[in-house]
Amino acid sequence: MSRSGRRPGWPQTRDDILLAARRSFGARGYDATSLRSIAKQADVDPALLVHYFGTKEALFLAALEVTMSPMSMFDGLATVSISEAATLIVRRYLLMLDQERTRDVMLGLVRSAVSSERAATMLREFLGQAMLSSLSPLIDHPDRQLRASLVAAQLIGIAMLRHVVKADAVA
Amino acid sequence: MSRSGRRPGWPQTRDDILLAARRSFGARGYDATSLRSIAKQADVDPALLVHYFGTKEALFLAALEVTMSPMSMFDGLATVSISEAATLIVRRYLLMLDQERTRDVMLGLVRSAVSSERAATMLREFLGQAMLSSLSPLIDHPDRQLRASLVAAQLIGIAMLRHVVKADAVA
DNA sequence: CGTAGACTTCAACAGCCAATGAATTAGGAG
DNA sequence: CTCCTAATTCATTGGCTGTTGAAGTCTACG
Repeated sequence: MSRSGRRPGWPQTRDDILLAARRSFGARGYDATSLRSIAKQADVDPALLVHYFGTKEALFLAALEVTMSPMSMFDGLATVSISEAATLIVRRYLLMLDQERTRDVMLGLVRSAVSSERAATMLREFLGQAMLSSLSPLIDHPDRQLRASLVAAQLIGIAMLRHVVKADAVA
Repeated sequence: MSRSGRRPGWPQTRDDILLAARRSFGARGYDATSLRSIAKQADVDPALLVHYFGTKEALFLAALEVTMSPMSMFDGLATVSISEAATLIVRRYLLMLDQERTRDVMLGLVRSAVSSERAATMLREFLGQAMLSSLSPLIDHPDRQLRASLVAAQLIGIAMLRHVVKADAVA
């Protein structure tokens, strides 16, 4: 009674779905993105999405799967001076916003956070664990947590201005 | 032949609707807010909202009616030094975020901008006209427009962190 | 082959949505 | 008191949503 039948495989359709999902969630956020629109973009039946991922929220989590390794933005900062660290962070951040994949993930997180408590929590954890804990130790000041928060605010604000409000000064 | 019949009046229900709308849009954004939920919050039939305002978008515009006089945030800054102006702006901004009415307007704008091109345009115009044009002249630097944008980014980021991501450091 | 199981689609459900248009209530002008 | 009209509600429409379950197609194994 050994197993027969077709082998699992990893159909490309699955990746197409994930790509379309990441783009849509990044462009319009969780609520404004429908399973049907993702399916159409991936040229696939809507039911296939739930067959693979079970639920819209699970697809969202899978699409934004934070393999974006946020920590990498803050690697090797402990050894350099505070001002060098600052320019490094900004440079890496802007680089991230220029790569489609990571940009979509970031924008999907930010866009969805405003209307979904779930996404807000994800973003909060991303900021909390990744940024504050690895950034605030660098700051030599009693208000370091507040100051790290302000840095985070600045970065988020930049993303908002650049890609949501679409302001002109993008240099 | 003067007109007869009941006079137009300005029923309080209309204000109740506007209040509920402003709160809902501010709390959840345009897309995530339904006419039905606003109506329930105002203890009124949903059809009444469209009777008064015609359409959901019109109600949105009426609720966030930018009588918020954004310019007032930047009054009388030309006469003071740059650093004094900075602290004044931040102080006024935080004050605004503490008053329910203006906070709801601001958050409604920001929350809705992420999923509605219409709201994004409103926010863009608010920022462009109010902030950049009255702020950048104050800055004595060739990159003044860029720097003013960064100030705007900082302020928006603060609003996001405080009320969307709900970070702890709020002082 | 033949068939099991992965892959994919079809049709349908129940629920919410914005919006429409007719019906009902009620208050002020004549 | 009688109407005219504004204020408010009710019932319905057409459309979109996420999700379900059954059916169909394909392929690799036995």
